[in-house]
Amino acid sequence: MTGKVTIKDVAKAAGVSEATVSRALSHNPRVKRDTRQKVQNIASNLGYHPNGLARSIRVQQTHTLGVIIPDILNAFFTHLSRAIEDAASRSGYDVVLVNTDESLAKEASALNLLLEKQVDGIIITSAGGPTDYAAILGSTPAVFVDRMPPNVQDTPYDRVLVDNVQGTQAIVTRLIQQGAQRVGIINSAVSFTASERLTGYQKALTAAGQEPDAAIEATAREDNSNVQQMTRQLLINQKCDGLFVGDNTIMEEVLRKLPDLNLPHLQLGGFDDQDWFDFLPQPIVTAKQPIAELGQTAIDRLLAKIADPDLLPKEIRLSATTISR
Amino acid sequence: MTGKVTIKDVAKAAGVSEATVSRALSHNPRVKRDTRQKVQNIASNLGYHPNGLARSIRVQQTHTLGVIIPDILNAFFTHLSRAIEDAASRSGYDVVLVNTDESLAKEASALNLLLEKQVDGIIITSAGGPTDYAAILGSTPAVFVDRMPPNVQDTPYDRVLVDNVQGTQAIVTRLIQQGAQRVGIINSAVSFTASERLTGYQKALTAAGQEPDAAIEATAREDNSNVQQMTRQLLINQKCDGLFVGDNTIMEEVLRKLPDLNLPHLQLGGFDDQDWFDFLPQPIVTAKQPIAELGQTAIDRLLAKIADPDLLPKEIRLSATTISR
DNA sequence: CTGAAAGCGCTAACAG
DNA sequence: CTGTTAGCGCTTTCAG
Repeated sequence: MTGKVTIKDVAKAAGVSEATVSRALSHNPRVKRDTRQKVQNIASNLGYHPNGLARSIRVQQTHTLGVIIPDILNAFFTHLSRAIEDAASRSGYDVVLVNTDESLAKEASALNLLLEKQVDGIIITSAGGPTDYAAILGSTPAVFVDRMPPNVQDTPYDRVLVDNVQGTQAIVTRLIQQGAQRVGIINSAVSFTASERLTGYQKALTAAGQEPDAAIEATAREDNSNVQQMTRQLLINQKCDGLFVGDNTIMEEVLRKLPDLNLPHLQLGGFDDQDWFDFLPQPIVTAKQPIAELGQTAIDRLLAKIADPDLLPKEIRLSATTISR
Repeated sequence: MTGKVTIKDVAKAAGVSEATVSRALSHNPRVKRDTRQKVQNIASNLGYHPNGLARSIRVQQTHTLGVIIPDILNAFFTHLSRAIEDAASRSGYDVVLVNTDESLAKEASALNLLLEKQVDGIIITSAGGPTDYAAILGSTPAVFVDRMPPNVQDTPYDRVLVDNVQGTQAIVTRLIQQGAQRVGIINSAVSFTASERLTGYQKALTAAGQEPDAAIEATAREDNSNVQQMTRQLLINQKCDGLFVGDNTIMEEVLRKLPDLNLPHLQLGGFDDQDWFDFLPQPIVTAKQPIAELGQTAIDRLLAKIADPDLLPKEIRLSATTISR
């Protein structure tokens, strides 16, 4: 904890009461110009930094928001947390970010940590468990972003989500239009987004008069250790000439395998866009998520809920954009 | 702020004193098994979460460390902050991370924020200004990582740095060994690392019997907006057949320009490694920084300093690894 | 315009 | 083994 210069020291040095120091430093108008000046000078000379904990405990709010993210190394979440921070900062809120590594246990302790830090609200990208959020959160406002846990339908929380069905359908449809006859899928292990993306994939096939085929619907392990082998399975054994990839981490593994397979006419598509896809040798079509809007909307809803706890929960869907390279 | 169930509520419901609740919940041995059980049950039934602010203010430490990072979207810093978090978490510390966007003003408010949050210590990747850290930090321990501000030499802070000179020299030497006759440099705008990397570059040239030439030493703008043009300048106008690039963000712009220039025999090298360099069509040699060690070492030093404020400051240099693709 | 005093929620003596 | 009390640093009535 920092050096011990407190409001009391400043008060003593300035020859005024603690109350006056407090007022002077918080730009309270009911204090003489001179007094304010003197107090401010002395405070900065002494290197006084108000103790935010003491303040928060007194005013019963921290002006801090908690953010729970499953994997900060995943570029999508890096950008999402940045978007959330920017949006929060625009509204004058600080942010404490916690990683869960997709682990329910870590998510639970993250939640506890944030609650103990008395954050004014929490933004959660859920690790997907059947956690009883309402029981843990109590009266702390929260909004779910990107992923919705299974039982959250009837809970009092907002959800800010991407339209995974539409986004996936658009991409798979594009692959088919570009000539793919048989499009496989390597989906992610994350239940919420994966099931929506699978639906989008199947709708695209059906709309094109094709029959979904379980033999070319694969699911990656959480650590993606089986992706390269699945890529071969779908593209060689199953003779797919199109492939939809469930997220950017899986895509990286697929790209790692492709050169071995030498398939110049493969139609490749996937969720999540990355700048460096510009440098890839093969064409690729991606669903770029509206990350900035996701962050801003989540913050807007959370702050609204903090301001008015009776606000009714909403589910908001934002659309992904299809990008062809 | 969270629902208002406090230690007092638990005490009342359990028919004991607040002190006993506190003891029971903090596994203090001096409390009867039965009482502890009862208290724990009641606490969890009530959905009690201890108020960490109140606790911290009382015990005069937060068990939280602050981390100041210039750009969380830069992959190097994403990984560095993750490494720091992991190391901190291993020692039971929480982390609050703040972005500065390389702005001195934002760095100043980040520092203030962390100080007001009463963090036990701070890890700083400096935006590079002449900030008087000692004046701001007071007695809060801090360590500098990756970059050292100009005036920190004689201040009481540890520095954990990469050996930029050696790392750069190794790469440029490699480029020359591979046949480059004239190696240019596009350096970053960050003064600390840039000047060290320039030194390494020049040492490599000199060691190879070449004369450094200011005409092929370029510096990128902070937003890299002039990098593509510089790439052309060095590779076409100045006829460089080798190029050293100061960091990964600049490298991305260089890579964006290269296809236009059609230089199949270019010897390309740069600081910072990225996984996706695997997918590049041309060869590239990079300096991979020891990020995990950087984070762990910084945390080790910081915790040591927290434990013993009289610890003498040290400067630690870690080596980068040369990777050829 | 300023001061005195109370109290936010918690833990650490000190008693018992 | 448990209760009483004081106090961490701050803001906010309530008086003046």
